[in-house]
Amino acid sequence: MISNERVEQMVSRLKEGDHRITPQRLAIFKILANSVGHPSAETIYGSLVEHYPTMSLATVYKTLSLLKQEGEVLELQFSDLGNRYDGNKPYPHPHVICTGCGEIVDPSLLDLDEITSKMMAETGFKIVAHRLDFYGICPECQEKG
Amino acid sequence: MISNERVEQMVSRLKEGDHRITPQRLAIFKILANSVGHPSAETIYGSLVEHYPTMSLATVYKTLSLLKQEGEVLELQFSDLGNRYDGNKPYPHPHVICTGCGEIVDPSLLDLDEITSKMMAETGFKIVAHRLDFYGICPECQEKG
DNA sequence: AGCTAATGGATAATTGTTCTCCATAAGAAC
DNA sequence: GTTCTTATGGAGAACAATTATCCATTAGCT
Repeated sequence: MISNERVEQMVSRLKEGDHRITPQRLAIFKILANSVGHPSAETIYGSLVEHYPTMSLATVYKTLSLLKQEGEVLELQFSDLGNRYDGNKPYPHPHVICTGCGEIVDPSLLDLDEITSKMMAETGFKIVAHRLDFYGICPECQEKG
Repeated sequence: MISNERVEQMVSRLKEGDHRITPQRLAIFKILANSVGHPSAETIYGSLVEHYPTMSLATVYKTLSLLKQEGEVLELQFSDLGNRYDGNKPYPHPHVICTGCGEIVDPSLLDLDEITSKMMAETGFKIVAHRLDFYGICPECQEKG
């Protein structure tokens, strides 16, 4: 179940950009590539610190920033939940977010190319990305009341 | 050009909820109802403080929080730009955001009801809201290079 | 006009993220 | 393998946006 393809992709992308591959970065890549959820920086740090006792939150943030810059991770900004990161599909795609527990799931993809073109024609913007989030209550939270 | 309808709507909504109408709140309502952009809390505070020298940022935040709770303002969260508020259309609608200057414009509405239904069927979530943002460069920033 | 609970304002606290600084280690060159 | 150079990691400070605290004041009912 280990998605080495994504890890390899991240490694080669960093090398192309003349960045070094360190054990810390590699560990972060693996977590990003294999998490089905959308971890926060804190979550990533938390699952690393037991194996890398000297791991620092700053390192996690620095690495995430680097990956974002290289287009290898998608950052989902939330001013309340804290930002979340998707290393599996580092391109725009819809998310469904539970306002109860904060869970974020990936539904099937959706093609917004046509709508994007319309938006560009209407506004004159040169649109390069988008974000589509649906907010609701997940099945588990519905049961809990 | 003063949109008193929105202000009246906010006033009556607050009264229904047993909240008091104060001069400070009314001033914030007016700004929200008449701004074409999507002001931040800081921006609202800035345009109020000259007329209400004792106005406090905390009051702005408290009022925004109240309006949000009553469904009379739409909060757009950005962890980098800071949150922005839309008091004209307090329901989900698309936004086009310039990554250069931070400008946010409202394009024409878009009906996502059908897509929302599909998402609910696929994920089991009870979806109540959504957010659709397009990111790009506005015409002005394109010219500036 | 008087009463009472909600509100406003000043400031502290909190949270998530970024910066600073220097010792250390990655990776190229030999 | 060894050396060298420079990017990196780690600890903590700094920062910015937002929220909480506390009490005097005021809105709005009576």
